[in-house]
Amino acid sequence: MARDKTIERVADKMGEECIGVRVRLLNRVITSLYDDAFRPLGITANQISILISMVRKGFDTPGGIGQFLQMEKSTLSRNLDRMRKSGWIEILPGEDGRSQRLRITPKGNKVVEKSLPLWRSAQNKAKHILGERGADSVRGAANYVWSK
Amino acid sequence: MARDKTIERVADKMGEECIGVRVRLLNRVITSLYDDAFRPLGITANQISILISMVRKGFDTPGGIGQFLQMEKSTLSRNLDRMRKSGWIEILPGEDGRSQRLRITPKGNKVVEKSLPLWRSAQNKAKHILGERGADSVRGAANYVWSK
DNA sequence: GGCATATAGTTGCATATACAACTCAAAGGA
DNA sequence: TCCTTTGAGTTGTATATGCAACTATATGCC
Repeated sequence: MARDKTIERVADKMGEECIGVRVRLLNRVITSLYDDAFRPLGITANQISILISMVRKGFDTPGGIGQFLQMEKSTLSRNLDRMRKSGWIEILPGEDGRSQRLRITPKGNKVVEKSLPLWRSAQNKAKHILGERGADSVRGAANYVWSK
Repeated sequence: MARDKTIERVADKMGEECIGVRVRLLNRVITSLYDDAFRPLGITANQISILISMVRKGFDTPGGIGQFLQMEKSTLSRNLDRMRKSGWIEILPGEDGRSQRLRITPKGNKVVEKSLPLWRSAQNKAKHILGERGADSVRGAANYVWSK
């Protein structure tokens, strides 16, 4: 009887198929493109995403943003706090004593506007790395999540 | 003349197309499935990925793993250190005075073997969330990166 | 040999992420 | 009214991530 190769079989199975390792790989590779692009503005890709979702979807509470971006409330809480410190947003008292109302500042507006050409550059690099098909695939998968 | 709507146009453009925000969304949603699944074993999805790549690809240096997983050397350095502290791997002196040689411990072997059924469960959930097409898309995009 | 450069990994710092446990406020029920 | 539950956000702790600057070793050139 040959020696135990359980570990190799397990590793092959998981290595060949695992979706998780692949989304993390894509996250590292792709996010760094956008972070690099936005660095001259002193803002991160993630923070731009939050501003964009506020403008585009009209979210003015952490709850709305968190649900849309599927971001855990404590994660978002700290992200928003950093954005407030950077001056992109204001955090005001909300309708009741628990909630908050978020508002983009003029400075936040300006950084979004300035980000567009940098975004285009990163977006083109992302398409180049993924191929048009790969890029469509990622959009398709994400839109599938959002459609639920 | 209507008021300035530059910000809305920018937000629409980026919000509708941006690949970066979508890979981060997928990363949050999908990675949490695997982390949840592996939690009873006291190991993270990321750490399992590193063990798997060591077994499957035969990597025994940080450099090899980092190149394959496209992980920055300092990120990997700390990940490996946590894995060493958890007892999954040993970090031994390498061929020359700079490099290291990594070795999976028996405990590391065991955790990989035990992870398979938990992985299957998470993998099924991921397929369910993404749909078969979305799952194939993610694999396709990642494999495209690896093929370069 | 000696100096410049390249390679491998570490450390300081900062952002991003999430679970668990917490505070505080609102809502609902008996 | 009081008490429990729910809702919104914060805080403690830990992992994951990467840039910049660093140490230490190896290599190449002269």
